[in-house]
Amino acid sequence: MPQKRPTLFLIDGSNNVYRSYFAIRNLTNSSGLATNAVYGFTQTLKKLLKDFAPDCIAVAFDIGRATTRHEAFADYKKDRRPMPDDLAIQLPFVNEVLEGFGIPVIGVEDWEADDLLGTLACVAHDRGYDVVLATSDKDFFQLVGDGIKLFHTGREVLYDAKGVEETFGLPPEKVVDVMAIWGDAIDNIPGVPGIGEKGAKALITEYGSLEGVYENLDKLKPAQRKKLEENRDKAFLSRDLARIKCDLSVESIDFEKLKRQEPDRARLHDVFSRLEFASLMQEFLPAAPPVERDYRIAATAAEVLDFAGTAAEVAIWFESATPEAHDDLFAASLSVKQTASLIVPIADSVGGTPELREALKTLLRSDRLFVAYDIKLQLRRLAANGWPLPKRFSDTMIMSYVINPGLPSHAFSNIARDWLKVDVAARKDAAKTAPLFALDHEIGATALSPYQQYLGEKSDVTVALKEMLVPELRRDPALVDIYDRIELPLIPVLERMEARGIKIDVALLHEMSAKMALQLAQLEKEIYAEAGTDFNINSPQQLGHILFEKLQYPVSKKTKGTKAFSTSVDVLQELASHGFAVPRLILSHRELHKLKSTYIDALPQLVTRDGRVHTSFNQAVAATGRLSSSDPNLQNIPIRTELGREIRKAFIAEKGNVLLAADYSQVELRILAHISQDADLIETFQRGADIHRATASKMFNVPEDELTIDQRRAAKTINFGVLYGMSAFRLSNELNIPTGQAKDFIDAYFARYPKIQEYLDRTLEEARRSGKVTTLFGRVRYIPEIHNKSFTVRGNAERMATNAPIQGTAADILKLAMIALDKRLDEDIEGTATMLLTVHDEIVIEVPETRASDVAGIVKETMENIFPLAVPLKVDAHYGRSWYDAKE
DNA sequence: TCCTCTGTGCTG
DNA sequence: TCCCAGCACAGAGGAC
Repeated sequence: MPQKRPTLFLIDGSNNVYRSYFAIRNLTNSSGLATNAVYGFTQTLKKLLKDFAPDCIAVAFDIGRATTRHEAFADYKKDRRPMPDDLAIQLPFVNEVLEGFGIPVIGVEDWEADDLLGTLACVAHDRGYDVVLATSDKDFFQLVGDGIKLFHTGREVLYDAKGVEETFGLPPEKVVDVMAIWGDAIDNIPGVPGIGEKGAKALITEYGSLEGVYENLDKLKPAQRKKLEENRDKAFLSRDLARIKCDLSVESIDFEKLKRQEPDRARLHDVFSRLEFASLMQEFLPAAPPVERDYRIAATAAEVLDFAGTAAEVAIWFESATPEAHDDLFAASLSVKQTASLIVPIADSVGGTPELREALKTLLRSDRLFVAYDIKLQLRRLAANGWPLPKRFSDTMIMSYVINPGLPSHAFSNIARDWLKVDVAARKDAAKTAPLFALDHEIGATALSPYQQYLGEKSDVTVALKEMLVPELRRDPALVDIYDRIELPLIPVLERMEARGIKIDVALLHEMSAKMALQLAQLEKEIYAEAGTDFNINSPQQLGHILFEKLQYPVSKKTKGTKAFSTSVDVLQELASHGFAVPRLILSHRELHKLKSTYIDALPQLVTRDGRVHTSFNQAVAATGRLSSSDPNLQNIPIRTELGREIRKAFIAEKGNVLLAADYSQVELRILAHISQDADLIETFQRGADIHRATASKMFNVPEDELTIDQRRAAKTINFGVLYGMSAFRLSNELNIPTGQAKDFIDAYFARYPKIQEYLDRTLEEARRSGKVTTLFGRVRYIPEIHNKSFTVRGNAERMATNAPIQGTAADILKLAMIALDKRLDEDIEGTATMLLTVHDEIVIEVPETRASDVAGIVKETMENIFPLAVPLKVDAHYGRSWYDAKE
């Protein structure tokens, strides 16, 4: 088998620094230092290393002033403008980044970097390397050939000789001949004045070379011939200037020294922190040195209490026998300093004793600060077992979330890897190799069982995380506030809501299910009859085949990913409107099946012995600061169609109680009014008017009481659209109007609400400058893609940037209201009214019927006054025996 | 059998 | 080029 040739990447330093400088605007750190070029350069570097994993890599820069070319042609580069100050100041940082990555910088006194790159490429190729030049300079096309490629760092395209021919129009060996005539303004290569790219390429294509052109002057048109004749010397000199030298002496270069090295993470972290590149700092956290871990198993109560000693902070982890259940405590692990944990058996089956359990309870009752990853889960397990709950606690999952909510996951293993560069054992892997109930067999053994390792890490790594995250959190005082005053106090509130659960009328759901089963069976029969065959209606693939291949309906849309036939609602509706029966029946089937499978049949299975379902509220998922709900998700129970809404009749209160639902009216638009300080928007909310009506009146110059339904509907769509950064295209679709008219509507909107436009501009500016946006309370969201060169990706980032402060502020306000409400219900209603659910702008409370009216008043009052804005916050509160009935 | 991806659709 | 933030179901296909 032939051995693979090693790859060498040669980066054109100046070219890439300049390109980054011009590609990214408005990027500075907080002291005003421009950081655009070094940021772009770093991103390019990272991408090269990741995508190509070269064996060897080097960067070439110019050093010195006089060059062989200066001697050859006095004008060479004389007009080149000096490097801008705010670029020059970034060069030392570029060097630091390169040093951090362990990438050597090559420069030879008095050599053009171009010639150096050319020579290195040729020599390396001769010595057996596959070479890739990383540059966006088209001059380098001339070097491309067998074993030498060009990676265009602007276009992110890899060119071989064939690629050059396709994009340049001529093969690599003709590039210098073209440049001889065309010239290059940037490098001050004169070329033949009056003949440009098109003419030069046509001439060389026709006559093969510069010599060929001059041998055939008589065949050219007089004007062109004259230009060529008068500039013969210039043309040949230009070709010499354009030709990159490959034959300089490079004895001093040792290719072995260009081998790719491990990055110096600490070094990179340091330079990125000075540049304030938050996401890169995160990515290049210094690696922790490998350590010996001391994970012991406690046999006596004294051991437990001695281990905790007088430590003010103890990291804890309580393990259940099954991860989903909470009431079967199995073992615990404790840690007070990194690398050491104590594993304490709890269940009798693993050697737990009343004495050991009592020691743990004594510890929990103390005034220490208890640190955990996901303390809500810990509280839930302790409460479910009737154990004491810690009075003071802290949570590393929540810290990680507050510091950077946009991470794809804040799972324990992920934040351990991200922040500590540690790979922790997963529960399922640990349990696989050592049976859960074999813990006691390991006592006294020298080697740790995988399960012990797993348990020990849970508290040990939590200590390490806390030591890493607390200083990180303190870098931004606003984040400390978000953590201390919003997220942390919310934890026990959410824990009680989860533990309490909401009562489900299982019999009602069974009844609905049976009815729907009949309807679905009937629909299926009709669909098969109309289609002429049986097939799986729930399979988009099979349905697409039936509709668009068998029945030959017109295809209007393909799916995004796999370009299959789309069978989405709008496609089916369009077909149904043409009178086709199958799509009409499928639509009914879809709706029924969705409701039945996702809600009506799923919910009863999740009801526990108490007749209630207990969702999990996840506090570290949504990048904007919102909560999410899962197992089951109670934040997407249908409401928009009557049939779907019926499902809410199954969410009921205990006998003698009612459900009270209180929701913020148009909270996001009110926040927009506050943040933008738009006088008209503020005025509308202050006088309590219909916001969509008021908007329509302004947009269309029609009195509020003379508006058509369509005008109000258009205004409503735009009001919501502006929160999401809606395009004219989308608006035209939504309202079924031409794009031009949609554009006019949007223009009219911003003309009437100029401060909203200002808010959007200001927020984007902030995102571009600092890479992040913040809510009214200072919660951050990083927008790393704001400088992405893809229109789609950047557009998405821009919409996130403008939406996140609004949606996030609403989340902050709701969380504050929940904390305050929990306290007031406890104090004023003696805890007989309990919060059950929250759905982004709504809070659902279960309350004795006799107190419903009082509580409605308290809830409204608390929510409306939680934080003063420039406009009033308005809350609608209604109650009834079911969630369905808790409406006006 | 389990896991992941894709398409679809429910909520604010 | 196509609207922010989530979660779950069902089908399909590959890994084990």
